[in-house]
Amino acid sequence: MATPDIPTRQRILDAALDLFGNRGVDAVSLDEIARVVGVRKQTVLYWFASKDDLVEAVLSEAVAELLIVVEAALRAAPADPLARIDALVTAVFRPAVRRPALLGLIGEIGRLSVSHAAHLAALLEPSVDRAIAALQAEMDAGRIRRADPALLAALVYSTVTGLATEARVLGTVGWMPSPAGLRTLRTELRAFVRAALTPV
Amino acid sequence: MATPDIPTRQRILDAALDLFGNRGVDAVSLDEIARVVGVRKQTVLYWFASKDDLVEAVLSEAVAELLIVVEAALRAAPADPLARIDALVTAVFRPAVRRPALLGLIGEIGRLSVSHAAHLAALLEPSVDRAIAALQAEMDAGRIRRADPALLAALVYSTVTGLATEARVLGTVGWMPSPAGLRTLRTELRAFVRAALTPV
DNA sequence: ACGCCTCTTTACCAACTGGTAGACACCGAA
DNA sequence: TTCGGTGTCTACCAGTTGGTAAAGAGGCGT
Repeated sequence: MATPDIPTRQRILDAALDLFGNRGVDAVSLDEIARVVGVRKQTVLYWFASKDDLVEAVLSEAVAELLIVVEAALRAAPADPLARIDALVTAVFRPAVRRPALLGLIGEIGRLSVSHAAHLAALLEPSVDRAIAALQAEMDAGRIRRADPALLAALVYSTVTGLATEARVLGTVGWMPSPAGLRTLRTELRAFVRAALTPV
Repeated sequence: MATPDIPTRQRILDAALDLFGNRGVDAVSLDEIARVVGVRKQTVLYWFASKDDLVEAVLSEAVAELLIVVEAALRAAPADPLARIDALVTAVFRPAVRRPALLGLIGEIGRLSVSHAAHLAALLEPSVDRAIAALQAEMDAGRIRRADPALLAALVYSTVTGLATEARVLGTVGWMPSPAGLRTLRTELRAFVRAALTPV
């Protein structure tokens, strides 16, 4: 019926990603997901043996989706580290606006069960490690401000995702994200991160 | 029995703040709060007519507690804007580490019901407005980097609280927050924000 | 025609949710 | 001694939760 030709399993994943990311895993019931998909709860439980299984699958998909975008942007970006950061911020910004649930879900890591948090951390680890190594190399070359590279990565990450969350909140309270407003938001975010990383 | 002499109402507020902030409002039941306090659920409902009432009271207390710390730190800080930002970051950092639920709760604003979110926003608004005005004044004086003051405030805010959340997550995954590690974390955070605000 | 496999359904269930009604114990004032 | 208020309790309740059991429904090869 709704969204034909897309297999049920994928439709469940999509709906769950949006609902989990926007309202939190705990606040969304299997019944609600099923209703959105247009199916019964037991069909959800047929494709995913338990809610935990579904959460894990959704997390994996969200991370994969996000990493694809980021890696592609970085591959196409120039060599200058600050320009690469710009590209990264821009790349993350697009899905953050177009599909806020994506970052919202990853930002929910603190509220997930320990095993889910560990799973998510494991998925993100390789990319994080690569980012830290790159930061270290650029520091050694004097092209970005010298600091603890792991903490610097965490700071950039928390600034970007934190602001994405913030934007969602402002939306809730009634802030209209006009295209122009979003553009200045992105510009400010880039300038902020760039200033924070520029060597003295 | 437990924690004697502190009135029941206050013990409920304290327990609820920790539980709500660490695991989210939805994930915590009145029964669980009551169990932690050492009382029955109906006693909780005697002091707070509904869970909504309790949430609202907890939010008010958390904001008040945080604002007291911040305002005191700012009153004692020197006039130089970057030094004031340093003081603010340090002031927020202490409760973020000692009682992570405090910032966690405020960070949960995006998941709260609209009325709760509005209530929280109203509580924070005066301080936020003052911060924005101060940033604007310092920009005009050329003492910090020129940018949209409201967005700059949001960025500083999301960086600090985002990192606080991040620290909580790292703790969950197994990162031991040693005193030395926390000190370097605070130092890096201050350097990051300072670098992001320093005029070109 | 048959059985088999994949998918979705109906029918339940025990545990838990926030919340109501009312009883019980205690205490200080009249 | 009685009375009224305060605080906590037991007993319930209707609705929702994640999950089980089992019964179709439809297609496909034999």
